[in-house]
Amino acid sequence: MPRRSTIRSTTDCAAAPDCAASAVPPDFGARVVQWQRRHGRHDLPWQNTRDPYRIWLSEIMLQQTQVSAVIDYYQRFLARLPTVQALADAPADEVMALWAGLGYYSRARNLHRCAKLVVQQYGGHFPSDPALLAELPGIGRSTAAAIAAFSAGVRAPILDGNVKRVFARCFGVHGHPGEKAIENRMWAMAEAALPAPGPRQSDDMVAYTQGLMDLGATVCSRGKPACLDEPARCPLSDLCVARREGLTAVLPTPKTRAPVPERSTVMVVLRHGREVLLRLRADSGIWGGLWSLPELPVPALPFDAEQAEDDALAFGRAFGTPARAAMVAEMTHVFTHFRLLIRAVRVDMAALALRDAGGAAAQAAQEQWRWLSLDRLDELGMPAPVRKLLAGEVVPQLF
DNA sequence: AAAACGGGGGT
DNA sequence: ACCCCAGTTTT
Repeated sequence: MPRRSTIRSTTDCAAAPDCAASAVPPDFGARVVQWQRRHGRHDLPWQNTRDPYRIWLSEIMLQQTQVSAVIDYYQRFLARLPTVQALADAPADEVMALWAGLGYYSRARNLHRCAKLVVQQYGGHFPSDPALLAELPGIGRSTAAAIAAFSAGVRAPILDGNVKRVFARCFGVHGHPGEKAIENRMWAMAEAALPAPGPRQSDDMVAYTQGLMDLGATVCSRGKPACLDEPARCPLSDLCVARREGLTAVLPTPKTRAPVPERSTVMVVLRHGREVLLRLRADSGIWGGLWSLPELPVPALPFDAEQAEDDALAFGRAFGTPARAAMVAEMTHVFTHFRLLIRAVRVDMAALALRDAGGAAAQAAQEQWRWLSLDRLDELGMPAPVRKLLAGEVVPQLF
């Protein structure tokens, strides 16, 4: 193991937190602090106070909620319940009413619980230790650090979605930040990124914490980071791995979505001349109310083409005299929740059963069945893949 | 319509 | 200690 190497990519060191930290240049915190003082936001209603109650209230409201949506609620809430004591004493109904419209109502319930606890356990004074704050309901590690930093200048790192995005890009972290291993590395980075301790620590922590939030919200945004057009707007642009490597669009790595389950079905294309047999699907469920092809009962796995052809012939006998059956197509249709592998068996009918027989059966089945000419596909509502199949877009030579 | 999000809760 | 969820907005 090399004792100390030159700047290396964080992707080289899979799990080592100290290595993650080594990706952070020593002046990172100072850059953010300076940037925030000149270019960050300074006039939000919860800034320029060290009142832990106001800061806590704003942080809870800001969880998963944009600044613009929070401002009015914050002012109204604060005007009505100006202290943690007032909040603790308020009836739940009033708290909920003040929250109505903000969403995520468990935040409001936790807020109320938390206020009561702060009054009971801490005499109405919020602790400044992030570890203690994080024990209170509705306050996790990141929110605790934000409250401690803003209210008491405590040197503790935040790591919310915005910060994860900034770190992933700046330090070239690949992998979904929701993954435990990735998040651990980011916490290590967050520790290493803090401005140096010192006489100005308290003020620096306020600027730094706000600066990270501002950077993520206004410069290093999800869709179109400012560096694409105006790199000068980002104080980290000369450090940023994603910018250097053109990876801002792929970092942070999105969550790998679970491979959608695959189902399969066998559809029967029962042909008599240019006519094809269709079945009306039930109103509920997939393709509800659409005319589709009849399907064979779920074939046992593994799929057996010969068996399917035999089953299709048997199916055809219910409608007359089938001449031959053949597997003709395989296609995959993608739904939101699963992929459907559609196999099609074509059955050519030599003759149809007497009209009365088929017709009576159809009536009895509430007109679930009908024949349609391949030249009139437009006349009925059909699932897209079925229409494609019948239109000859899947196997033109056969239809 | 699909992704993201900070904390809580369950295992 | 891990995995997953709830509930809502944004892209």
